[in-house]
Amino acid sequence: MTDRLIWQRLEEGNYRLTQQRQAVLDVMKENRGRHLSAEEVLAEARKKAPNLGIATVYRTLDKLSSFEVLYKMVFDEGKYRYEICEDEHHRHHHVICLSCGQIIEIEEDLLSKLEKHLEGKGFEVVDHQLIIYANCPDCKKKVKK
Amino acid sequence: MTDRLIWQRLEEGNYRLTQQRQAVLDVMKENRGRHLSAEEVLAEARKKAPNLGIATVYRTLDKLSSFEVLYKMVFDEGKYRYEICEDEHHRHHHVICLSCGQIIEIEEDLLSKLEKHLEGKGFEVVDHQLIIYANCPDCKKKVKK
DNA sequence: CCCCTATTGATAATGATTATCATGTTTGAT
DNA sequence: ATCAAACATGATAATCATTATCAATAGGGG
Ligand SMILES: [Mn+2]
Ligand SMILES: [Mn+2]
Ligand SMILES: [Zn+2]
Ligand SMILES: [Zn+2]
Repeated sequence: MTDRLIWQRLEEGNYRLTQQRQAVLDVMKENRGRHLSAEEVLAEARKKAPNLGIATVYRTLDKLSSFEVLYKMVFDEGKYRYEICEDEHHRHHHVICLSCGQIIEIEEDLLSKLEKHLEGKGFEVVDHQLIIYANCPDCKKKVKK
Repeated sequence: MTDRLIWQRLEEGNYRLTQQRQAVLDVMKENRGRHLSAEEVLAEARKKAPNLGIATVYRTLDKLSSFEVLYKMVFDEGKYRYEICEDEHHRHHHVICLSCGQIIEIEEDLLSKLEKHLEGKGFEVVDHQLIIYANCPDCKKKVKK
């Protein structure tokens, strides 16, 4: 997601970029493609804004998600994770390795057929989330040995 | 999932069916296709076993999930939900209505192509979870008015 | 510089889940 | 049947992520 587009969305939302919010946003931009928890964001952002509190991190992550600058997602560990949006795309998909916990992304969108089917039945599809549980190639090899 | 198969799995796991566990399992069987939280299960199961404690409910739901008698799943409300497994199938898919919160199931499996692709790349696919966020036909009509 | 409002950080509160522990129940050997 | 060991239970405390509260602060427009 380009800085220009981010800026536009914050503008529309009347959202002032304070030092703290800037720090959080910068951390997210420096971690494109990663999926950070609030605590992880706090740890990184404190390098830029040492007194930053966890409450501000939560507030900022939620607000940025509501502006669709971030995705807020949940795997199955009982906590939320956040990632900076990339434009154009629908939410992309995640493969989680059951051995090493690594999260790998896939861009293929084979869901349009399914979504068309639902729209034919009167649904209005807004978004989707697909998680595939797998053993990644490395872990698959290790297990085989 | 047939009683016979459930029985077989508990057997394999050396899992004795106490009154409390039976109560929990019965609630799950009486609610095929629904997605219950631990508290919801507790409320129902207490009709059968009045002194049942929440700890036993959690213990039982987790154990039954580990035997693949139940699915343990997470949407994005910060809590787990459980549903009795149906055989044959891979995990099925869920549509959540963003207006009324209703959960609708879909059986179509259009993910095999994607999973084949991943297996070609060396992954071993174990399971997947697909959630589609939508407005259901009823809510779509209401919003339009 | 001053007022007003938005923002912040510390901390308390909440809600779901898990851990602990004393008590009760079942099992299987005698 | 008796008894010890293993298992299971319910109450309750502990934990963890998240949200709410609130007094102190910052900063922009006059
Ligand atoms: Mn991602
Ligand atoms: Mn289901
Ligand atoms: Zn791996
Ligand atoms: Zn609806």
